[in-house]
Amino acid sequence: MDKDKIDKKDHILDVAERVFSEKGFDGASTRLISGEAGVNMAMLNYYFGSKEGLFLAVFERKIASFQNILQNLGNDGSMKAWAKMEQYIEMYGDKVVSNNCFQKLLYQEMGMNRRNDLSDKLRDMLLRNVSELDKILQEGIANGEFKKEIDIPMVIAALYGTKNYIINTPMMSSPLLGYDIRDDDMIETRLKPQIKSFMKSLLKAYLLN
Amino acid sequence: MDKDKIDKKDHILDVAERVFSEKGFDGASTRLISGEAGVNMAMLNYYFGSKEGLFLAVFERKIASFQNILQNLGNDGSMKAWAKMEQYIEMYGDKVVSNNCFQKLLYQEMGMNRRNDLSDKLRDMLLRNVSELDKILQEGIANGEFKKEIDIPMVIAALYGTKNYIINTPMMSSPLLGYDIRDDDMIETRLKPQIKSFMKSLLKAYLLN
DNA sequence: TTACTTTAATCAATCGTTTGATTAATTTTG
DNA sequence: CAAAATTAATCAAACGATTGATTAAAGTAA
Repeated sequence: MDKDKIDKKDHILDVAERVFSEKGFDGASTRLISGEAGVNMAMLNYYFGSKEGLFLAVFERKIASFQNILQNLGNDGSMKAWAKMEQYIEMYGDKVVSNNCFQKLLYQEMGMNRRNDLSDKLRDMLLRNVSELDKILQEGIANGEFKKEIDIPMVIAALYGTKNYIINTPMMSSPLLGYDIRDDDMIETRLKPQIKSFMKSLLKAYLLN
Repeated sequence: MDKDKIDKKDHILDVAERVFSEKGFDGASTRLISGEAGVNMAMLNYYFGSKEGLFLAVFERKIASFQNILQNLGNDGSMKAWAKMEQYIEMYGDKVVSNNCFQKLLYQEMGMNRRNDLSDKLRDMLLRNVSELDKILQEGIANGEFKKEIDIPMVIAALYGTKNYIINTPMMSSPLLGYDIRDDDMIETRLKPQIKSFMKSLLKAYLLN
């Protein structure tokens, strides 16, 4: 069945996403990925052409799902800038912290400054999200809600960076926060609320007049 | 001369530090490292035993230099907590942003959750630095300088995370900030002051009563 | 059958490491 | 002192293992 094929490809992508994020691109061998996925090694090349093709497919599957998430937020004229910020933080906290496996992989790949199509695609995707945030902040300054001397790029870096630090270095953040970040239940019940609450308080204090 | 031997080992470590940070542990082949360092491949094993030994040596050289930097700061009773915070931000901005090559390597390694001695060593080293910051924040709360409801672990994550985000993903932060992060001159003249100024403003707004 | 999947076997390339030989420097010996 | 012996440093070449990729044959379903 066609459905089976898609499910199997998706299963491979799931496994590949995890293994890549754990070991990095170079550290994750095709034998390990195919082994953990329970398929023959040649299937990876059959389905995705090459290891790099598989790597790319992992990203492209996600990129599509990230596309239209942050729309219709910067364009809502009736909403105040700070309300939009809070909504952004909520969405960001929910959507992004859940997909921490992919986020790790994403920023790991961005860290390596490989010069290829993938890097450019990823950068453009992330910059699109960033520009939504930028729009909100500019609007807030323009209408007097936010202080006019705020450093917009740094605010963005703080928001994304704080989350990345916690997600990407659980070995550090777990003892820091006092609970295990690698536990999905802890992420849901403790980390998400804590991140959201903190980011709101932090930015409220810094941004608002 | 003995000095020549030390200099050559140090040269290899310099090159290895850069190549590892650019390509990651798996991506950096011993052939590439030895080639860029201008030494024979066998010298790496001769001096450092193995590739992992070389990797470890890169870290151990730095760990020593990071050891006694943040001392005598949390212990100065005459200084107010906020003044300590400002001093910490100054030192952190100066010392750490300059060594961005090593910082990248450091957090890249922390991200991979390899279970070995190195990971534990690195975590302990970083947690020592963190604890200094923690001490200052607790002191600030205790003497009423800081709000009592501040989230200490998140403040720490924000401080470290913001810097890491900028340093580790120059492909993102450069278009965001509007200048090239990979340019050492730009780091010195623009990035350092901007990070310091922002972190002070941000934390001042969040922490102080 | 025919077309699509899946498999085991195998490929050349590259990996980290080791080797034996050679040179340079240092120490020991007479 | 000079000659001999020992140690340290460096090199090209090759090692076995593993990498990503390919092949041809076997299996499966319509």
